[in-house]
Amino acid sequence: MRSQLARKPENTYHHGDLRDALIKAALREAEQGGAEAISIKALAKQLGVSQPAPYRHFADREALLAAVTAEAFRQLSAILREAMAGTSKQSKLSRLAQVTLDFGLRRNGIYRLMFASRTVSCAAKGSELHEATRETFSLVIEALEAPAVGYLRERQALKIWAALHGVVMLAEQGLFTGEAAHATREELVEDFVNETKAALAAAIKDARRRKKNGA
Amino acid sequence: MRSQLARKPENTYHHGDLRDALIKAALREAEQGGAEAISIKALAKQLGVSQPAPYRHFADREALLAAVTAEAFRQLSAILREAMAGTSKQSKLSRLAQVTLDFGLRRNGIYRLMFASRTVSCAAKGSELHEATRETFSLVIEALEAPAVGYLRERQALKIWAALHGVVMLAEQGLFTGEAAHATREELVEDFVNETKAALAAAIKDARRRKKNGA
DNA sequence: GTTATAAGTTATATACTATTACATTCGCGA
DNA sequence: TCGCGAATGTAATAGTATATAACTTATAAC
Repeated sequence: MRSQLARKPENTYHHGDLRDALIKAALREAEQGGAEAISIKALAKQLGVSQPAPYRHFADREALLAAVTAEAFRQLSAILREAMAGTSKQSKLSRLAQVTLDFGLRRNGIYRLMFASRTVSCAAKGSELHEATRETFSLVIEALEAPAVGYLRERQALKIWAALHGVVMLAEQGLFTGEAAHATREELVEDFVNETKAALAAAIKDARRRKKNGA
Repeated sequence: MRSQLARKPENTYHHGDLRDALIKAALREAEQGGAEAISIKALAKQLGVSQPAPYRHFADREALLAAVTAEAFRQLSAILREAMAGTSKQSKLSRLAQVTLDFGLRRNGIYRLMFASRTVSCAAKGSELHEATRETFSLVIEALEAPAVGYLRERQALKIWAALHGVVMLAEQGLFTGEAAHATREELVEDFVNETKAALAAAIKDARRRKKNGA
């Protein structure tokens, strides 16, 4: 098993770990240009193998994109986990939100691959990609640091997750740099975080009170 | 000026209104498959002209996409304006939110063209596309039905707009059909609408009180 | 009417996806 | 350790897309 980004050594027939090298190289390509920037031909050339070689590892371009997207979700999960791990003055949710925003803007091409392409919605239940997305979402629920009361957590997790992605989209679109944008992305994200905490606390309190009265 | 979707009549040399026909046909193609489904060659064939003919009207594929996206924004603006026009039990903001969600899901390919591609962020200030996006956003501000107090409206408009797009993204990704999704898209959107109304009212009240005290 | 220009045509260069048939290497069991 | 099958790579090629160049036809301005 050789280094994953390396070209095939000259005078050899086998690359060593072409599948992984393709995914890593494709991720690098997509960083700026998104899915469109991923070209099987170009990747093969980069890695020093023939053009059809990648097809030994991926049925077609879509399959490569799915694998790349799954890897991107795993990377995001790892980053989120790390950000949420240590202790900090900020809440876990706040840290998750900031990291997500940063990821969405700095690695926007990859971000679009993950949230704005049809790749994910086409992923079969149980597929590598599907599992990777569920894993990431479970971290959002974890970040709420709230007990499981019905599905209140899931609902608030969906809401903050949606809000975050919306901010990334509009930021990328340039709506925050215009003359009418007297609110920063970070301010909006913090607004959403605080509203989420308040809504969750209120909902849980309410649910418990109702349960008590019903008993 | 002929019908915009028609093929070129046989035995004629000029199409009549190829530019507009290209945009309309491209919109139809993008409805399902997004930008990837737009092929200049295929469009030319559909409209009965030669493959290079479209290049008389658009410098390259990107230019066509920009024009198509601008048209999509104008269509969304028209739909929003209509929805907000009449009287209804529901607030303007609520109607805008529902229409946006519906548009984002039913015409998802076009929606991705508008909000999830790099086309918009590459649009120059003052370009047709840039103006079309600003026009749409101004409708969001209008939907708040609130007086202009500083930039409070703009901030809340950005927030609800972001939240709406996030819901569309996650819905398209299948996060609402999973087992953990015991909240519907519509419920979440209504949540966001209500939070926006409350936040805006509170912010305006607060701003006026502070101004009064300061005077 | 003549003529400049807009708008279309054919032919062609280049790039990417994907398949088929063939070649090389690796690893495992006899 | 030899041999053989599976895995992995190559060469050749078909098909489709973007885009440009050189040429043709219609339109409209004068």
